[in-house]
Amino acid sequence: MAVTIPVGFHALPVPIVQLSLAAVLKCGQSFRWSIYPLPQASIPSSELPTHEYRLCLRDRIICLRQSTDSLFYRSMFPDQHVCSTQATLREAETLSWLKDYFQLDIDLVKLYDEWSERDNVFKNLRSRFSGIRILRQDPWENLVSFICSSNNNIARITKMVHALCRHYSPPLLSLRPPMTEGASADSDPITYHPFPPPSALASSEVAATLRGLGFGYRADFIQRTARMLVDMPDSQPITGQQHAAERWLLLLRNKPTAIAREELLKFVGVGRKVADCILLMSLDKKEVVPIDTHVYQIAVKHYGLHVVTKSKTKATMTPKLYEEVSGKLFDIWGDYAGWAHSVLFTADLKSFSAYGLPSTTAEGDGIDHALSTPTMSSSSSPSKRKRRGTLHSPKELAGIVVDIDTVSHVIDESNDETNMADRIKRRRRTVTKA
DNA sequence: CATCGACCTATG
DNA sequence: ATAGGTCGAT
Repeated sequence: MAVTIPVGFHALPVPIVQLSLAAVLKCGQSFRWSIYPLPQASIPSSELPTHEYRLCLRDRIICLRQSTDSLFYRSMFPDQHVCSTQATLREAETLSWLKDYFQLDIDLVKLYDEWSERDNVFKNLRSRFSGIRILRQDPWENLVSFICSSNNNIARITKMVHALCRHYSPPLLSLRPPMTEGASADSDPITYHPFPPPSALASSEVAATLRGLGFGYRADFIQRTARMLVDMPDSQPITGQQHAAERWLLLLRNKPTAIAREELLKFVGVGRKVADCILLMSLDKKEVVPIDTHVYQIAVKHYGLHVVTKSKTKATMTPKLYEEVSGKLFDIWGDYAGWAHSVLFTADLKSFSAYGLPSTTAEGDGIDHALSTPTMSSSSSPSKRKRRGTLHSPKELAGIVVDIDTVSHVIDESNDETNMADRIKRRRRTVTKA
């Protein structure tokens, strides 16, 4: 059958199982994409895009649509009428940005296969939550966005980030939203702003302004972090480059995970969880599994992790507990554990059904609905991972109790140190043996 | 070191 | 009380 390309768009062959825009752009990785519903044909067809997604990226607006097997893209500029060679160059830039941002060289289906083999919990979810991958974001935007994320929800983080851009970076251009079916009066144009550079947020009065914009206590963190970055010796403005401070963050991509994390933790408002999000989402540390209350709940519910705490009410996320939960999930999922984590996290987002995704029926939360009876993985593939601990009886391990009758993923009790290098070595051994 | 209270604000 | 926590003081 004929493939229809929306007017003005280019087509890139990307199966929806490799990338689901509807899931990825709204699951709390980037908070800056705008989403517009498209008019639907009288005969509904799954082949036709249902939404358009837009992002203001420095000098241009990226517009995306998606069908089952194609990604459609176009870019809009303030000066739309330029010579054809210039236009061609711009399209090439946009295309290469897309490949980088969505990391299209990574075969997500292959990863889903590997995770399914390692983990039955994942296996039972994969069909409902396909196409969920980690974006390769800009580190500076990622840093600021996730400083906003503490004690916060996606809806409000999104509002805050948009307010930040509106207030601290000049408008690039205004566009009408995609044509709506009513064809009645066109909607008002929307003004798009790029993400502001560190220098725009570094002065001390910014904190008060951000508070006024509803940032709460995060306002000071953002301003002080921007200040720190601008003041770094290595990030003094270079001629012609206004945002040289951002380069410093980008350099962390070349450093080992532990070093990069150490650097990130120096910024105010950046604790372990936020640092790990940045490592995973913009610094290429694909193995990092950030642990928030949400992911922790998933680990407890579906991976049989129990914690013994003195306070009867709730387990506080101590550094030790964080390490163990994160490490355990890494052991389950392997080198791309951070990517796997995002699938589970997205699957469990309650707000998901509100975005019209074909995920769950009614408002059942994703994972619970898909997995009323958790089944553990290595029961089906015991050779993949070595069991530790005594069978047939619950065992207490450094504050964590794992019931071995129902759980196959056991925390290593051999030492207190659970660094990634050790885990990788250990995994190499077990893999080469098998 | 683990633990605790404070911190902004908007929802259930 | 909780939302994808972090900071500073015991």
